[in-house]
Order: sequence, then structure tokens, then C-alpha cells
Amino acid sequence: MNLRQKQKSQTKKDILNSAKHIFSHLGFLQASTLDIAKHAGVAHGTIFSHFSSKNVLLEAVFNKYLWEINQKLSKEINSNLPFSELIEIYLNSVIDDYSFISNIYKFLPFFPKYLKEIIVFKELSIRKYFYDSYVIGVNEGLYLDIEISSLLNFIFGTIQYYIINDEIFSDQDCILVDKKESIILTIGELISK
Amino acid sequence: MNLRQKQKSQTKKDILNSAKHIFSHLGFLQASTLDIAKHAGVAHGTIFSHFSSKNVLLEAVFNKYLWEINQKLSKEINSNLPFSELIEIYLNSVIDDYSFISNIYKFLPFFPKYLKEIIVFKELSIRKYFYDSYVIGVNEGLYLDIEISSLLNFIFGTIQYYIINDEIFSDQDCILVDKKESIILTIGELISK
Amino acid sequence: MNLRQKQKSQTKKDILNSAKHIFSHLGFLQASTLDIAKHAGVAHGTIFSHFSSKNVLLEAVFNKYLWEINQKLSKEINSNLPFSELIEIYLNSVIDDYSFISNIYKFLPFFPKYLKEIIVFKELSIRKYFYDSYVIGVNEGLYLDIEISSLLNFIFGTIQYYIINDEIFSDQDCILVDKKESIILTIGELISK
Amino acid sequence: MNLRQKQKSQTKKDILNSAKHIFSHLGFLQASTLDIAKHAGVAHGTIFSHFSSKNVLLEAVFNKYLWEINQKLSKEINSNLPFSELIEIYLNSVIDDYSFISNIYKFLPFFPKYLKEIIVFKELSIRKYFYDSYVIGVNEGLYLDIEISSLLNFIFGTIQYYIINDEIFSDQDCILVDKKESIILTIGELISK
DNA sequence: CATGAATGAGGATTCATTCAT
DNA sequence: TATGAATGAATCCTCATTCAT
Repeated sequence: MNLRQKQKSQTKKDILNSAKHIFSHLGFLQASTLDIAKHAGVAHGTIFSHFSSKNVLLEAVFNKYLWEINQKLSKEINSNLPFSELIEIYLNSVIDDYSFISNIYKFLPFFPKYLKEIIVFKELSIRKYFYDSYVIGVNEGLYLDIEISSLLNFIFGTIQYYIINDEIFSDQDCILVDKKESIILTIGELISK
Repeated sequence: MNLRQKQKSQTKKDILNSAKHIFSHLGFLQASTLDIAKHAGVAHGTIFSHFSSKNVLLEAVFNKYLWEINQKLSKEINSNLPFSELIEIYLNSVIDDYSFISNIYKFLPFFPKYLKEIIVFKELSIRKYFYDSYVIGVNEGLYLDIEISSLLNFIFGTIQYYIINDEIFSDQDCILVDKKESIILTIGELISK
Repeated sequence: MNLRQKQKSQTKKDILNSAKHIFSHLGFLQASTLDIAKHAGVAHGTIFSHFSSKNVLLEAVFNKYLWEINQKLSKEINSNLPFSELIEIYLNSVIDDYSFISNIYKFLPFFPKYLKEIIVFKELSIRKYFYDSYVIGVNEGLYLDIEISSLLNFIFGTIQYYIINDEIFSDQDCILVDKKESIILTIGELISK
Repeated sequence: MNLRQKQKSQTKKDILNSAKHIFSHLGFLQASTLDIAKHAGVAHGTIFSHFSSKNVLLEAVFNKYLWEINQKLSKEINSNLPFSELIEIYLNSVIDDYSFISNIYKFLPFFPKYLKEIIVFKELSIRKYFYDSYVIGVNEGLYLDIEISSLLNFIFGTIQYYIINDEIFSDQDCILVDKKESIILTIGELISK
């Protein structure tokens, strides 16, 4: 990669970074491409020479950062860990990047289908760990033997619910800090045999 | 009520109906007041002679239709019914007005706080039935004795989760038709002692 | 005049009164016909059954109240009074109805020509007294013998200038209270032989 | 300055010019930003990429043209000139840009305070010359020794008065052409010792 | 005559996207 | 590739005026 290519690559990174930052702080609709360009220190048009539209930029942001978050999570997570520990690790990873992830969930309905699918696809790879851990627990006679994918919808659904309604549930910056213990406890009680 | 008042009242109803319709189909942000006016067959300005702003119209739509839905629900629902039957009745009421209710949940994060509170307040009155029914079940030794409000967050959260992600989970018009049984079954298994 | 006619006449008076009040407080452009109707306790349309347009109402307000102000002024004023006393009386009459009169002067450029002419015509009848008084003063050898109508333009112009620029010249409600003495003094010095 | 910058600068000038033109002909309130854009041959939005709001554009127009007018005036004016000559020079400068300046005076009461202050500030720098010239005249025993700032209010007030009421006083395009001599003469008679 | 619901033209502003430089 | 000026469709809201009741 020559200098020119490096600079180009750096510009793209700057835009992605700024996009994530602006999206996290203003939300995906309120964030304008001009805001992002200013924050990245590039011309407005430069965004469109790297990303053909705002939605394509959104897609790139998702691909990059959700992938990073998943990477980090994969290192800590492990199907041999007990189910409730997985939930805690997952919640911690959401808390770490709360302003970004909460905005994703809040704006999900506005995204075109292909963006939703990217997001869901990333989530699926995480679900795998939960699934396997639960199977082990069932085999060990610890957990109820129920349809696991339904159970996982309950868990991820509840977390998403708290995030989306955070403004109502709590005055804190991140509602999950408050609710983490309660979520883990309730799930534990529900699934234990 | 004289003719004038009847006509006025009818116009207001027409606007509210059209607003509900447009909101349900385009979403609350994409729906323009001009769209609504056209659909209602009135002049653009007429909307603003009945509702001082788009948000006030939104509020009125919520108050009218959530109230109607709640009314209907209250007639069918009853704390003495078993918990899973309540869930079914509730799900049916959501299914009946799916395109409207799903949009409410999808756009919730974008509403001003006072609108969120209206919606939450309506939900609370429904939760009461669930709460009481669960208490009865616990006393009868049928259900696990866990923190009920947390449990209800799990249930409402899961339903909201299916709704918000409906486009991904299912090609049907209404995902809950598909998932109803699964939801009820899973909850039943989880809470049964 | 029968009861019906009396009521009609009273409604018209109410509207004129309210119009003057609203015009005085909000200015002629910011004041809406709806504001006036509400203040008068009549239906919006009623205004237009008495006055064919907002401008016609404006005209009526001018005719009524400028006439009243002139009437009152005519009783106090008298060509035999010394010139500076006339100025003081005139200034006092402006001060008495400052919020109305100041708005007239401020909005003068927005009025159609025929409304301007009404206003000027009312002013002319007052000018007559000033003119005559000055002539007497000149004949008595007290005042400079200059073109009087030009002089009067100087005086009325200056007063209008203070009114129009009151926000800049003073924080008081009525700048003329502050400037009255200075105006009279300066004119006195300029015209004395 | 490269081509891009020149073009941008030219567009801005075009907008300012058109704004001045439209403001002068329609008045500051009746003039719409769309009118200005059309006259300047640019898209409506272009105005807002150069000026953040209509008021900011107004401010820019004032700053640019009042400054130019003042510049031109400063070159001709000089405190050592006799007072009546100053008045003539000032009147000529108003006459030169009559449709613009007359609109400023006519719409003065409707401008936000900070715009009024810009206008007044420009006027103050001119007043300085008048003040100094008068002082010299007084010292030479030519003029009455009276409070000068009051006198200047009389003069500027009278000019403003003629301008605001031009439609009534004269059928000419510019009333000051008619009245110039009369104004100078009357002032001369009033102030001469 | 009085009512007041309905009208609809008009106006300022936003912002993703384009394209000449 | 990068720039950033220019675009123009889209949106909410105001208000004098009309007219059926």
C-alpha cells in the first residue's frame, strides 16, 4: 500500500470513526452527513466519494463496529461458561458501548431491511454461544428443557426493551447498569429446574 | 349537538382516522401533515385548526386509539383469568390493530417524553391485570414466586422485540400470528412451578 | 334605534375597542384578526361582517380614535396660547395614548395610501392651531419669521423620530416623558428672535 | 483566490445585491427569501448556505451597503465644511440610494434590536462630523449655542419624517429632491445667530 | 346579523446528494 | 481522490378571508 492509498484508507477510517461518534451522540436521524464531515475534518463531499449514500455509510459503521464489538466479546465468551455468566459478559459489552448500541436498537425500525439483517446477523453469532451453553446446562440437569431459540428471544428482547425505554425507566445514563443484576436474577429463577 | 358541531366533530374524526392510517403505514416521522390532510379530504390548514401542531395530533391519536384499544381489552380481560389466557387476549388485541401498535413501539424512542408517558400510562393499566392474575396463580401454588414487575418486563419486552424486528423474523404481515403460540408456551414453561 | 340595531352597534364598538387594544399591544402586523375577535368576545367571522377586511377595520380604528384624540385635544388647545404651550399640550396628548399612537407612527409605512391619508388629514387639523399661534408670535415680534409649514415638519418630524426610535433612545415605556422638556426647550431656542 | 473562491464570492455578492434590490422594492418584511433567490438566479437553498437565516442576510446587507454609503460619504464630508454644506452632502448621499435607505428607515421599528444598533452605530459616525462642524460654527459666532445632540435629533428626525411620509408629501420618486433646499434653508434660518 | 369551521397560498429552513474544480 | 458550493424537494405552520348554517 503506497502513501496515497494509506491516506485514502486513513480518511475512510476517520469518517467511520466520526460517523460512529456522531451517530452515538445525536442518533441516526438527527446526525447529518455534514456533522460527520466536520467532525472528521474532511469536506462534506468526501463522505460521498467513500460511501455512495448515508445508508451505505451506516452499513459500513455497523459492519466495522459491530464486528469489533463481536470480536472483543468472542475473546471473553465461551460456551463452557455458565449461562448467567454469559449474560453478564454480554450485558457488560453492551454497557461498554452503550451510547452506540442503544442508538442502534432505537433506530432499528428506520433502517432498510439489508441494514437490519447485518445487525441481526452479528447478533446470531453471539447467540450461538448462549445456545451451546444452555444445552450443556440442560444436559447437566440444571436448566429447564425448553425451546432455546424462544428463550433467547425472551432474553435479547428484554434487554432491547430496557434499552429502548431507558428514558422512562431510569434517569441514569445507562439503564443496564441499574438493571443488570435484576435481569440475571430473574432469568436464573425462570430457567432453573 | 347541532349540524355545525356534528360536521366539525366529523372532520376531527376524519383527521384522526386518517392520521392513524397514515401513521400506521408510513410511520410517525415519515408521515407528513399534508399526507394526512389529503387522505382526510381536507385542506392542509384544517389540520392545524383542530390540532395546534403535528405533535398534538400525535398525542390525540394516541389518546383516542390507545384508549379504545384499552377499553376493548378491559372488557375481555379479567384478573381471575389464568395468566396465559391474559397473554393470549393481550396478543390478540395487539394483532387486531397491528399496523398501528407496531408503529407506536417502533417509533417510541423518537416521541417527546410526554407522549412516551401517555403510552406507558396506558400500558400500566393493562399490566395491573397481569400482576393480579399472577399473584393469584402464585397463591394457588401454580407459578414461581418471583419479582412480578421484572417478569412483566420480560413478557412485554419480548413482545415488543418481536414487533420491532418483525421484518426480519417473518414475511407475514403480523409476526405475532406466527409467534403467539410459541410465546405463550415458553412463558408457561418458564413460570410454572 | 331598536334593540337589534343597538346590539349590532355595540358589537361594532366592542370590535373597534378590542382592535385598538390589540393593535396597541401587539402592533398592527402582529395583531391577528382572530386575536381581536377573541378579545372582543365575538366570532372570528363577525369582524368581517362589520368590516370587509383587516385594512378596513384599521381605517375605522383610525377614524374613531384619532377623531376622539383630536376632539379632546381641540378642547385644550387654542391658537391664542403661546407656541411652546401648544407643543406641551400636544406632547401630553401623545403621551396619554402612547402605545396606540406610537404604533401608528411605527407602522405608517405599511399602511396603504388611503390609510396614511386619513392619519395625515387628522394631523392637519391640529397643525392649524400651531400655525395660527406661530403667526401671532411672529407678529408680536417674538419668533423668527420663517416658513411655518417647514418648521412644523421639523417639530412633528422630530417627535415622530423619537417615537420610532424609542427602543434605542430609552428604556422607559414612553420616551416622550423623558424628552418632553428637551424638545420644548430646543424649539424655544431655535425659534426665538 | 482561486476560481472556486471567486465563484463563491460572486454568488454571495449576487445574493447581497439581489437582497438589497428586493428589499428596496418590496420592503424588508414583504421580501421573501425565494424572491431574492430567483432574482439572484440561484437556488433557494443557496441563500441559506451563505447566510444562516433571513435576519443574518438582512444584517449582511446593512453592513455591506451602509458601510459603502458611509465610506463614500466620509470621502466627501469634512468637519471643516460649513454645517449647511454637510447637510446638503448628507442629503445627496441619501438621495443617491434612496429606495434602499428609505426602506431602512421605514422598517426600522421591525428589526430586531441588534440590527437597529448596527444602523444607529453607522449613523453615529456621521453625526460626529455634524457635531464638530457645528462646534466650529458656534466658536466662530455663527450659530446659536444650543445643545447640539438635540439639534441633530431635530435634523435627522425631520429627514426621516420626510422619508417615511414620502408617499403623502410628494408624487416624486424621491421626496428629498423636492425638499432639499427647503430643509437646508429652514435649518440655516433656525441656527443662525 | 352572527357564527366558526374550513380554506390554501405563502414563507423560512433543512439536508442528502451532485458535480465542476 | 478531495473539495465544498450549489441544489431543490420537502416540511410545518400562519392567518386573512369565505360561506354554509
